Amino acid sequence: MSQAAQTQEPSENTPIDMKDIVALCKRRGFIFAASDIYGGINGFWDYGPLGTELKNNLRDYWWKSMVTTPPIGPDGVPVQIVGLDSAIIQNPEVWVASGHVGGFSDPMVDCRETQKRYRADHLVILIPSDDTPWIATIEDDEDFLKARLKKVGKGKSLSDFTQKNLTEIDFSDFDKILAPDAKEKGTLTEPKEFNLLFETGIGASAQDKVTAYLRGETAQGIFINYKNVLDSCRVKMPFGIAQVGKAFRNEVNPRNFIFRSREFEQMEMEWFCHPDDAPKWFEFWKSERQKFWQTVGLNSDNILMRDHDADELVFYSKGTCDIEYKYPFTDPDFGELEGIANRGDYDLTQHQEHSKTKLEYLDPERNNEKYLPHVIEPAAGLTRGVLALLCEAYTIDPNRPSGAYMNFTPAMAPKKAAILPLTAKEEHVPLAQKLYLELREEFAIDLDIKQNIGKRYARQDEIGTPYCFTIDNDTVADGTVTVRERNTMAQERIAIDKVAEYLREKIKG
RNA sequence: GCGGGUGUAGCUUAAUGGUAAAGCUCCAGCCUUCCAAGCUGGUCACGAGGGUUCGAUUCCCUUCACCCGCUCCA
Repeated sequence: MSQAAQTQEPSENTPIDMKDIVALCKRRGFIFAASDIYGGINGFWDYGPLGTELKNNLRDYWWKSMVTTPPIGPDGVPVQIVGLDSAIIQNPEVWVASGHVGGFSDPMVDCRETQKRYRADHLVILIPSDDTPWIATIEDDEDFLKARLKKVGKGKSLSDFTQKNLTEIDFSDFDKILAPDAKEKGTLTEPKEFNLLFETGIGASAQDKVTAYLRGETAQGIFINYKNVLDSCRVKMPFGIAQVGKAFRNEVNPRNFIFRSREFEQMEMEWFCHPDDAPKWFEFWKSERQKFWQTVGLNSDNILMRDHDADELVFYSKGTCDIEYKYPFTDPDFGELEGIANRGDYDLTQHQEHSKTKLEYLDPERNNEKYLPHVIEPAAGLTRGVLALLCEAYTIDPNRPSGAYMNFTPAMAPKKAAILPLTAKEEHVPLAQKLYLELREEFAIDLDIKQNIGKRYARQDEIGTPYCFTIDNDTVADGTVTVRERNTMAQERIAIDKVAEYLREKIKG
């Protein structure tokens, strides 16, 4: 253990305040509130110069690990995955088939007294024949209703009431309704529709506009191109299609910085395989995806592989595992980072029916068996990944002037190195400029000349630059530079012509 | 979406019914041979809109944004 760590324990048990991370992100140019100078807009964020670099690094590594050099499969052969970039706006029918439009835009009502919210179609209303309050309950099984009546029914029995769903009741009668758990009647608000998809109109003239939707996930773009890819790219079962891109959801309540925002970025891969093999591939991808997040720098203690319980599964899912991360705002609990789902043939079935296009696969390696492939979907949030990287990297250290530093892995760090002449004098600057011009061909690096060296180290600490190369009098004399390592603040000297090789090795990890 | 809280510069804080002060940061210059030193100068704020008033950052209303709790997250 280092001396510094003995005198003042850096961060291990200090609770990290999300506010400090948000402040650093703004101060150093990682993430800004969207439309900041207009007062902001809820649920949207702009990525600044460094945030963009960080996001691109994570995205590129994902693309590399999926498409460029995908993993070796269980049989020892590299798996086959191709890339895709589908349109954000598709035929609206796509979202009807996927279930995003129609079934999920249920009206909701709020109770002003208890502040609870209910789906309007989930509330059962018992209407008495006299002018006593109408009784609302959240379940319609008989025992539950009887128990509810025992409490508030004033001795009446179930047969004294007419039973209706809230959706069948006119809003003008809402003032007679006693909401669940409420003491006063008439506390329910007017039902409001929640459609999580952003609507837009196609067509320049207002009259002729056709309603379309911004995609709520990138996955559907893959499913609807499954046949195109199959017919054009010489892929065969099993194979995957990967896509990175923006998705949009009208979240009811954007919260927690970029964790839940209305515009976000996803990295999704749909793995198509024979139904019999789906469970095997589900386990394979669970393990691969876990490794991915560890490689980009997340501590395994902060990652949780959480299999969904049977009652938590969406009806079509044959198994779902969330990869969760311990964000500061969920700590000690975890929040979703990626979901890996065995979706069966649900999506292809839906699109086959709605589009009336056959999507079955004729498998020559299985005696020309015809089947709808099953799908394993590792769907990660790119912007959530960025948030996890930021949270993981944020390290409080009272021993250094910045008070905290960003402990990114060299591969993820927005800047790989900074070239710092010790002084702004003539003897140091030209050497620094020369090194900078050489290194920038290969690495994202900074050249910083102004101000004293301590301030410049502090700035690089805060943006998470792993290495600083300092040019001093010895550089002039013997051609060596100081390497200053971010986490330990330790220094060593290496030859100036070995700097590129040094960096290359460190980034490779 | 509901309830509560907050809103003066990038940050931390002042003052005031007569349009705002300071420290740090930041920028420029000087100085500086290794961790936010020093000197000089400079940029930058009353979240937005409306009302009351001769005059509003201050009082009132609305709105926006952020934080906390609930809800939601297909």
